[in-house]
Parts: sequence; C-alpha cells; structure tokens
Amino acid sequence: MATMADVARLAGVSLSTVSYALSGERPISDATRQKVLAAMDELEFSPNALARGLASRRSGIIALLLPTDESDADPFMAEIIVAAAEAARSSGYHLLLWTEPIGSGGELRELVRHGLIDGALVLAVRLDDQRIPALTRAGIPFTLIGRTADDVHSYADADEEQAAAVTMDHLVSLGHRHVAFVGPPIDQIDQGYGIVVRLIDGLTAAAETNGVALSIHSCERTADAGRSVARHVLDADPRTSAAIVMNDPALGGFIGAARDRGLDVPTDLSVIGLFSTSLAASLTSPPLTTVSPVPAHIGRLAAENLVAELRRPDEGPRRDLVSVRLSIRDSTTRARSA
Amino acid sequence: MATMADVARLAGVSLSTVSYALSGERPISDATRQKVLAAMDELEFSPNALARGLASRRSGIIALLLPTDESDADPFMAEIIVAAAEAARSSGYHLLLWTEPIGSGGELRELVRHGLIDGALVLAVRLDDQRIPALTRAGIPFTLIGRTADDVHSYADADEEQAAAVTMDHLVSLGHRHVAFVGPPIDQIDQGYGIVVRLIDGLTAAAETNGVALSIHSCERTADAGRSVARHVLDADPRTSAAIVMNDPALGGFIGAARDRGLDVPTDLSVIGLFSTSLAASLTSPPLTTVSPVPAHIGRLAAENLVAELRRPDEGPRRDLVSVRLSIRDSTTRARSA
DNA sequence: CCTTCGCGTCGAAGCGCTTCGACGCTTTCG
DNA sequence: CGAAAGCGTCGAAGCGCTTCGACGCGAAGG
Repeated sequence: MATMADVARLAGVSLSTVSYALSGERPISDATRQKVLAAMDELEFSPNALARGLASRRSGIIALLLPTDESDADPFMAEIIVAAAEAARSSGYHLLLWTEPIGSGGELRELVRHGLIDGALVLAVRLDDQRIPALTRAGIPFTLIGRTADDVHSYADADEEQAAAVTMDHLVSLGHRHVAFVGPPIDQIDQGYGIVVRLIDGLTAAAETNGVALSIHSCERTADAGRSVARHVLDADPRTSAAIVMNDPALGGFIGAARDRGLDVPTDLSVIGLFSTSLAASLTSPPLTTVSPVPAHIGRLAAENLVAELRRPDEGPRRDLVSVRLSIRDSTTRARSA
Repeated sequence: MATMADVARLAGVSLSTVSYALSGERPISDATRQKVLAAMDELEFSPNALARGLASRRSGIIALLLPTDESDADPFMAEIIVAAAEAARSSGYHLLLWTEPIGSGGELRELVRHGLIDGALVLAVRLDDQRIPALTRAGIPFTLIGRTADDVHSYADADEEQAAAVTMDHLVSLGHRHVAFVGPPIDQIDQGYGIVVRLIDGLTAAAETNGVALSIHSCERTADAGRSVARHVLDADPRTSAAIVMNDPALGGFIGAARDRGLDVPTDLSVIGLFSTSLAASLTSPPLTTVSPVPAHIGRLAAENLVAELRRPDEGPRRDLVSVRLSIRDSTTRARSA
C-alpha cells in the first residue's frame, strides 16, 4: 500500500507534483512525469479512493436508486442495471446499488448527505416522483431511467409513443380491430409510472386513429392473474382477436387460459408482448412476437448521460429516447375475420 | 452539511467526545450523550462517509464481483444481487456492483488496492477461481456465492448434491429410466463452474444408484441450441423419456423441438427445469416442473456471512448451503413404459 | 535593459473523521 | 487512609489525497 508520499520520495519530487502528474491539473514537464510514473510503477501505487474523495469532494461513485418492493428483480431491470454498471465503470465511475424499501424519503436524504455519491440514476420513475425533489434539494445531479411528467431532467427512456404506434400498426396491418391491452397491476398505473401511462395514452390514440376498439385491463404480476384476465377479456368481448400484454409473469397464464378455451394462439388470438425480455419471448409457446427496447441500451445511455453531466455540468440536461424493435415471432397472425 | 466540529461546538463538548458518543467506542455519560444527540438533530448532522472511511480504514462498502461477459443479466443472478444489496443495506453496508470484463485479474487488484471496499462477494465462482488468490493476497475478506473445489472459504451456495438427488428421485419415482441432462455451454463446464460440475457429479451418482441411464449434453444459451440438442438427444436414444434442463434460454427451443417431433410434453417426454426461475417456469407450456433454490436466499446469506466476517473476523469461515425445492407443475409425469 | 508573464515545482493548509494517550475525578480495597 | 483502578472527557496526531498561493526562472514585450 504505497502512498503518494512514497512515490514522491522515490521520484525525488514533492507530493503535490505527484498529484499533478496524475491528474494533469497543472503542467508538469515530461522528464518529471516520467520519473513519477516510473516510481508509481515500481511501488505498485494506486491512489486511495477515500482520501481522494475526501480531499476533492468527488467520490467517483454513482448510486442506482432501486425501489425494491415492487417488480423485484425484474429481468428487464436487471439488464438495465448491469449495462449501467458497465458503462459507469468504463467511464471511471463505480455503481452503488441503493435499494429503497419504497417511500423512504428519509433514508435517501441520509445517503445524499453522506457525501458518498456524486450522482444518481433513478430507476422506476413515476410521473410525480418524490425522489426528484429530494435529489434536487440535495444538489445531487441525477439522470432518470424513465421520465417524469414535466420532462425537464436528464433521462434515458424507451420511446413509449413509438412503441405504442409500432404495436398498433402491426396489429392493424394484420386486420385486428378488437384489441385488449393487459397491463401491470392497477396500483402501478394509479401511481403514475410514466412508462405505463404513456404507453396507454399512445395505444389509445393509435387505436382511435385506426378505428380499433381497445379495451384496457390491469393485471397482477402472476400467472394466475394472467389466467383470469384472459377469461375476463374473452368474456367481455368475444370479438377480441389480439392482446397486447405488458406483463411477463402473466403471459404464461394468459396464453394458457386462452388455449383452455379452445382458442389457438395465434390463429384465434394474436398475442404481442410489450417490453418483454427476449428470454420470455423464447419460452412461450408459440414464441412471442414482441415490441421492446434493448434494456441494456437504456441502462448504458442513462449512465453515460449522468457521467457527462458530472463532468460538464453546464451543458444542460441530456435526454435519450431508445426506440423499440418489433420482433415478429409466432404469436401474431392475421385476424380471422380479415 | 454540518460537520462534527459544528456539533461539538453546539453541544459544548470536544470533537472526540462527539465521535465517541456516536460510535460508543468509549463510555460517555448520559447527560453528555443527550446534549450531543440534540445538537446533531438540530444541525441535521450526518457523518461524512468518506472521512470516516479514511480515518477508520473501513469504508462500509462491499463489492459484488460480477463477471459480465457470460450469462449476462441472468435473471437468477439478478435475484441474488438484489437480495444481497438489501441484506447488505440492512446491515449498514453499501453494495458496489463491480463488473469485470472477465479474465481481468489486473483490474481486480486495482479495485482492491483502491481501499474502497471492506469485503467482496464473488459471483459465478469457478472451482479454481483466479479471483480468490487475488483477494486473499490483498487481504480482503470475501464470501463466495458458489463454492470452490477446496471448500475452505466462506460461502453461500445452493445444495447441488441435494438438488441432484431430489431431481433424480422425482424422475425415478415416475418410472423414468432413460434420462438426458441438458446443461450450460461446454466451456462453462470445462472452466469448472462449481455449480455445474457438482450437479453433474450428483446426477451421475444418483443415476447409477437408481439404475438410470443418464446422458449428458451441453447446450448454448439460446433457443436454437435447445432445439438442436433436443433433436440430438431424441435421435441418440429414442427411449429417453425425461430431460433435465439447466439452461433457461434453451428451454423453449428444447420443448418446441420435442413437440415438433410429435412428442407431447409431458406424456411422451417429461421435462424438469434445474435452477430455473419461477418466471421461466410459468412461461413454458406446459408450466415447468422445477428444482431450484430461492435465489434471494443465496444472495441474502452470502451478504450476511460477509458482514458477519467483517464484524467478527476471528470466528472462521461461514458456510451456508441453501436447499432446493421441487415445484411440481405440469411438465413431468409417469413414464409411458412404466 | 527592466518588467511582465507563464511554466514547472514546492510547501502547507485543509477535507471530516477516528483513535490514542493523557488527565482529573470519583470509587474501591487492602 | 493512601494507592490503585476506573470513568468520562479532552487534545492532538494522523488517514492519503487535492488544491491554492508562492516562487524561481527563462522568454517575451516595451
């Protein structure tokens, strides 16, 4: 554990010179720099992150705020997180996983006052998210993974509007006119998760434009719930020929229940997965047609935006919309009536 | 941003007294303690993590070492990670996600010298893992999520032996005598992932005991690979009546290919998922019988073991084996011949 | 030719906390 | 009744780094 003082001694220069040689904050002659670097090498020096952080008031750590009670370990989020960690790391930052037992405004303040983190990535953003004023008040730069209502902060998010359009286009072009949307649990809609709200708005608009009858259903994140929603959907409007499911855990039950009714997927009922992971898409039978962004892109962009903001704070918020891709597999086909 | 000095001034005591009142490292009279606490409250004081870390040589941060090239964002691992983060946090530690671009022994050293972390959780452990000597040399306490060959360190791991026994028991009790095991990619087996190796050993032993013919196959983590392995398995031994699949991404293809051959699952071919997530189990058709540990348990225990070791270093390694559960769903049934 | 400037370097003052030795008191016990 | 033993508190010395002001020096400018 060599310290900078050791390096300075060995190189025959002062401590501050070593520091400047390392950071480049002041010009250092080439000869000196070489001596310093050689000494560092010889001593296997590597700077102490804590000391550096204390002195510079920059820790090199960013936090990822992960609400933990809901959508626990969602594979979609998992991809985002890993991608964010990698991106942060390749920019020289560390990613700290900050799980919040939800509604814990107090603890966030603690984290923030703590002086440990330089910035934060905010996951599972609600249109009106309490964490945002908390972070703002604390003066901590942050980037949303998702968007709020007022769209004034940095973010990286899926392009829900496009997703809605692409989804509806696909179904319409296959002749579907009676479509059901199966979303996440009702309380997630009520709580205003931007992603859900915007998706529903987009789908509603697209349905109207295309003369499609769209029914909207919420569904708990379980196969059983998917099962009963399927029954309900088919009872409510037997003409329903396509379903848009944004709820991976419900998918298996949903498809199973339809099949139990004697309906074939996709012949009698097309199913399209919204924001499903490709793993989920490959597991259903038939393999699921999906409309999804690449989660890793979202995570990476969010981390990059945050880092950029930390390095150059004055350039204003950075916003990225990740467009989705329609992956046509075997769960959608032409409507029978068409 | 009040500092301890501010608190000391307001409370009318010395700086060190405030520190002791906070840490309890030395006795402080009740009266003084109350004054100090009141002052802290009034100033909304919260200690600076960096300064504390620098002075005490304990950062309160543990790293989770996540090899990133392989099994990217595996949902099973995701659950482990989130659970570990929560457990760490409720023990007063922060969890830092350290992604490694694999084979990066050098970078690990850097992290370690860095002085940032108090300990490490090591994910995706190989029987002979290079990270272990690196950590040992650096004097960093760690807990494995998995086990090495020599079984001398702290760990939390699934009980693979039990898993193998439970799996084989289930199939044997259903009358299966010709069983195929479909594992992860060959290089993961070769590289000695403990979990895979022990599972195969256990299954082999259990097969022998029960007079079962067991064939072993590796398989890339894609649906297509699953498909072709299924064909291969059925060609190689048409008597195969059951498959044990430890490879979620391959599952869909595997089942699909069997069905394409005119085989019904489970009537003609029973399929059992090994270490599958419950999400995956619910998505297949029919829903998958699985033998799995609760991933969150593994993550939590690992974090708890590490924290315990950090707090009481002399009590020796802590080891936890998490037992698996057989969840019987609809993908297994009696062998036809039976 | 003297001033001005920028370059390259140094020394020292912190950053906010922990921890060790010391000190004055009050108890306790032989 | 005096010495030993705690108890509760204080002061000061760091932890390893960044950063600011200063300084000597050679080059550029009037």
